[in-house]
Amino acid sequence: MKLGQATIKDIAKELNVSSSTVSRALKDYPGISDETKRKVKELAEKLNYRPNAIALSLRKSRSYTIGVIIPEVVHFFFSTVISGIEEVAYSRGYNVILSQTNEKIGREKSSIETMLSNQIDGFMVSYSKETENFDHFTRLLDQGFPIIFFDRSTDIPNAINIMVDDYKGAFDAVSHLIEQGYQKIVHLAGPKNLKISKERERGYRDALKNYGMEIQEEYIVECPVGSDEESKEITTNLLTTLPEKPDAFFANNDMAAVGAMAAAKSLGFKIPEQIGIVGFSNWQFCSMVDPSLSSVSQPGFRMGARATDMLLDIIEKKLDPQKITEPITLDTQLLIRNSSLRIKS
Amino acid sequence: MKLGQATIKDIAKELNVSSSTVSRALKDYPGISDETKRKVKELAEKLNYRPNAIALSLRKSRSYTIGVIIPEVVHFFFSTVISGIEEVAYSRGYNVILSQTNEKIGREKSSIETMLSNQIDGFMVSYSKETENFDHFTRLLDQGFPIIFFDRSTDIPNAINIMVDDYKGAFDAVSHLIEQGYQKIVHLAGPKNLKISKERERGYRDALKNYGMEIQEEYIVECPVGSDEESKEITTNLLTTLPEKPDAFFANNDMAAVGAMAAAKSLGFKIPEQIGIVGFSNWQFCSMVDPSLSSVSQPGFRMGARATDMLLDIIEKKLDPQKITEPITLDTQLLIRNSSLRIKS
DNA sequence: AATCTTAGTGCAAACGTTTGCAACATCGAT
DNA sequence: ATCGATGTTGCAAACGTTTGCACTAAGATT
Repeated sequence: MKLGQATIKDIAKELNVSSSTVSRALKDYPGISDETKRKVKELAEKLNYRPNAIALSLRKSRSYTIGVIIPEVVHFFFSTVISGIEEVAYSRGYNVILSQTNEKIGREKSSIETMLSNQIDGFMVSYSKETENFDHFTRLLDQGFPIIFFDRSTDIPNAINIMVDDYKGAFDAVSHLIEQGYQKIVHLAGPKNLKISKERERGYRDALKNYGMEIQEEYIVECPVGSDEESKEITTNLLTTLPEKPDAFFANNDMAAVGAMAAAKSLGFKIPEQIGIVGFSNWQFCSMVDPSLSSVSQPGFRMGARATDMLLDIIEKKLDPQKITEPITLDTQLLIRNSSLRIKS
Repeated sequence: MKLGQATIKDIAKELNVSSSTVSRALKDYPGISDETKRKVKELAEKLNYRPNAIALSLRKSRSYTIGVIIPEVVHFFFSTVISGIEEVAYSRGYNVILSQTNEKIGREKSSIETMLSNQIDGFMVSYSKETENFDHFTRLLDQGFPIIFFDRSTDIPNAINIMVDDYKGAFDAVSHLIEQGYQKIVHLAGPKNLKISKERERGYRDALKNYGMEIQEEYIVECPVGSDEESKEITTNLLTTLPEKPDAFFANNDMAAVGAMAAAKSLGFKIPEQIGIVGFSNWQFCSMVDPSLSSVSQPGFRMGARATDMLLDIIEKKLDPQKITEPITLDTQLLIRNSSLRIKS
């Protein structure tokens, strides 16, 4: 006995019928006698028959697999997105093949190539920080290949983007800080070439404007890496050198927020009394740090699930991608914790 | 023009040669004239030919894809393992298909089924907490199907296990606590059916023994869920009701450690002066909490990379699985931070 | 008795590749 | 001339399915 799985042919031979009959019997096609169906199914069960998805893919030119391209799995947000994708894909009978780019465009391109070789039915993409030219995507889109961009959206015409409402999340966060009486709010911004960073900065600016406050450009500081060390250094610097000391930080991400928190604490500032802090993404550790960190939570799971549902609808022609002209935005939620709550109501 | 990719047949037709010739030309088989090779390659380039991996899989009964089964992506440790897996698989020309069980055995079994349908070449498995019967694995192993168990190891004979040295990690952690002068060390243990939990507990016990300390069974408390809330509740309880109050906690995982930290802090204990805490896994947040959390770091990336290398070696027959009789253990590293360091040297 | 339905089944092609074998032409050596 | 060797190519089968079409045998209808 070799390792090989039982095939339709094996069943056919054993039962002295043709492969076609077996195939049809297994699928309950009309026009096969109940007797035959019974025998086929029994034997299939007995031989532990398992359809060969590869053969099926070849025949149907469909692989029932979607490709997911993300920067890094270790980012909490992306791992929640993956869960959402997985969940929906799985329940609708699709497989997920995964590739991380590690923020490298080379990896992005070659992953796309291998996935295409594998006759993937569609893509879910969050492109790398290095990606500035989108030809490798537009080529595919022009052929009508299903792609959905999530979190990091593009300006490609006809592309479907799904993202969280970064603008509103930032707007809410900063408004909250203002309402808590903070006056000199620094924005620890993200890499400028990502749309999400720009949107968050826009939310910051508009919130200030909305409250009639002046925007000071030196209060907007880019943290390209986004690590806590980087931010700790930057904020320490700000807190010791700026003539008008900031009294709050709105960070583009939670790591940066934690860095700011560490800096403020080690300089002897009280949080939230003297300095308020709000982060972005609501990583797990937000509730674990001391004081607990207020943050804007992004619905990663929902985003993954929603995007996958759309992608599969497009793949299965239940949805015409042309119909989707607006980017889809999901609501964020500001979670107020102790790092920014100095007015106890 | 339809969406379809160019195939070997297309090239063959255009050049008036046979598919065989094209196939061989593309692969630089000997016995094809340089002239033909040139023409074929040129046209392939021009048509943007991309081999159909599905057809190849069918032909070769090999999919160049490995299946990864893990409990949850959102666990930091697992996400680092995935990175390791991905890295190696990618560089050796394999795809990774991923499935999370969410700790459910049903999902585990059905994921395995679909992956097998997809003619996966091998499995990397970290089984679910619910898994107590391993028949669905032994069946495959008996057929000679390549499987490697990582992190959560099994007792299945002939199975290949790769894990971190949980015993030593725990031993080191507890020894460190003792050396710091802590006397009444509680172990917040993990689910009893996981070998990793047992090993960590064993390390705890042996460290105490090694220092001639008595083991008190009421100091070993199971935290089945492993969340910070659960542990906070449990430790609060311990700290308020036990006749002899514990002065240190060695937790089976970092979340539980953070829960203990929160409990101790809110009861007014000073860390590390009055209470010492050490966690396990070295999640990102360890350095971010206050005081920073000592923890045993597990080499997730290395584990993923190493395991994948072995799996692919087995798949490619470069390695005989029979030869591997001992489980492979990777060294852990105790990272001492402020939560357990009260003797400044 | 001749024709028409109908139920049940099988044939063969197709999906895109690879590969053992055979076929052919050309050329040099006998 | 004949034989072998050599270089180049094509044929056809195979991997496991699905599916349009054709076929058979039986029963129903005239």
